[in-house]
Amino acid sequence: MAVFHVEQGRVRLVRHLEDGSSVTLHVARAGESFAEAALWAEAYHCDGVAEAPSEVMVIPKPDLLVALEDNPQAALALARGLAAHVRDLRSRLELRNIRSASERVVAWLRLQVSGDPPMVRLDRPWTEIAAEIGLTHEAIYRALAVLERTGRLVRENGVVTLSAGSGTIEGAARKDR
Amino acid sequence: MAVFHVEQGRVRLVRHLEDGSSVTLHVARAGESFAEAALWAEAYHCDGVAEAPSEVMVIPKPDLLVALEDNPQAALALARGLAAHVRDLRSRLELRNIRSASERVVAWLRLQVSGDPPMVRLDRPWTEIAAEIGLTHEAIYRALAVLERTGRLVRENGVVTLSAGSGTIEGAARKDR
DNA sequence: TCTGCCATATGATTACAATCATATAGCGGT
DNA sequence: ACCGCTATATGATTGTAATCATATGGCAGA
Repeated sequence: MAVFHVEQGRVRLVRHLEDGSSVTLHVARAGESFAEAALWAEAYHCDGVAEAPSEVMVIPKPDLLVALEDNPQAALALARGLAAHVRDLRSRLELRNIRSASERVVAWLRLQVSGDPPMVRLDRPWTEIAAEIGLTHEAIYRALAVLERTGRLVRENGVVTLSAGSGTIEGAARKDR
Repeated sequence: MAVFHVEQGRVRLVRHLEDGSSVTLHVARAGESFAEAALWAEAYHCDGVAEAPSEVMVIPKPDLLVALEDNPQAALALARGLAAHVRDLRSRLELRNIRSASERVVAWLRLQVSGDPPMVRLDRPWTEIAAEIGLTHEAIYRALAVLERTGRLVRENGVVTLSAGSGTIEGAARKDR
C-alpha cells in the first residue's frame, strides 16, 4: 500500500465491483495526489487507471508517515489537500439531493465555472460526467437539450455558457424538495 | 471562523439554503471535531445545531494553524480525521448510486453494523436517516416494510438485525446498474 | 388532561429518470 | 475503404420514488 502523486498526465481512481461494474472515486490531475485517504486504512479496494500517458510517484505509506512526523509543513499540506477533498465530496453529495436532471446538470456546471462570464470548458465527454453526477447518458443529453431549448445554456464545441438568469443551486434544491 | 470539538453531546452541521430547506453535512458526536474542512476555506456557509445538551470547544482558526505548525503529531491527527471523513463521504456517495430504496437502506445498514451478528442500534429516527441517504420518509418506511415482510431484516424497538443472506453492497449496485 | 407535534405507517396518484431501441457522426486501426 | 467503437441524440415504454392524503400512537408542554 502506498500513496501516489501524479507528476504528469491524469489518473482515475476506480473501485471495481464484483460484477464488473465500477465506480469512479476520484480523478487526479498533474500535481495532485491520490489515495491519501487510504493512509490510515488497512486496505483500500480500488485501482488507479491512467487516462493519459502519466508519470506517477509512488510513496510507500510507512516512509510517508515517518517523513510527515518530522515535517509539520508537509503534514499540514496533506491536511489541506484532504480538507479540499472533503469540501469537494460534500458538494458532490449536495448535488445528488437535486432530483431533477436538468437542475442537477445546471448545479454541476455552476460548480465548475471559474469566473464571469459563467462558462465551462469540458475536458471529457458528457457520458462520463453523467456517471459522475449520477445520471444515465440518455438523461443528461435530454436535460442538455431541454436546457438549450429553453435558453438556459449554450453549447459550442466543448464549451458551455450558462445564461444569466439560470438560477442558483439553492433555487434548484428548492424546486426539488 | 473557527474549528469546533464536541466534548459532550451531539452537534449537527447543517447548510441552510435560501428558501429555508437545509442539508445535513455531518453529525459530530462526542470526541469528534467539525468544520475542520473549513480551516483553509475563506468562508463556510453552515451552522452547527446541538441535538442534545452539548459542550463544545471553540478553536479560532489562526490559533489552531499556529499550534499545528509546532506539533506534527497534532497535524497528523487532523489529517487522519480528515482522511476518515473522505472515506465516509465516499461511501455515502456510493450509496447514492443504488437506485432502489430497499437496497439503499440495506447498504446503509451494512455500513453501520459493527460486528457479527449484523445488527444496528439506531440513535435517531428513520425520518432523519431517510434524509441522510436521499430518500423521503415515506419511501424509507415502505422499504423497511418490504424488507421486513420478505424477511431480510427485523426491527425491534430501535434495533435492526440484518438476515444472513441479505446480499452485499456490490450485489445491490449490480441489480441497480 | 387536553393539545399539539413528531415518528411511524400506508394508500392513491403523478412525475420523471431508467431502460430499451435506434440512428448518425467522428475517429482510429487495418 | 472498411470496420468497429464511442459520443451524441432522440423516441417509446416502464418502473418506482416523490407527492399528496390520512391515520395512529407517544410524548412534551400548557
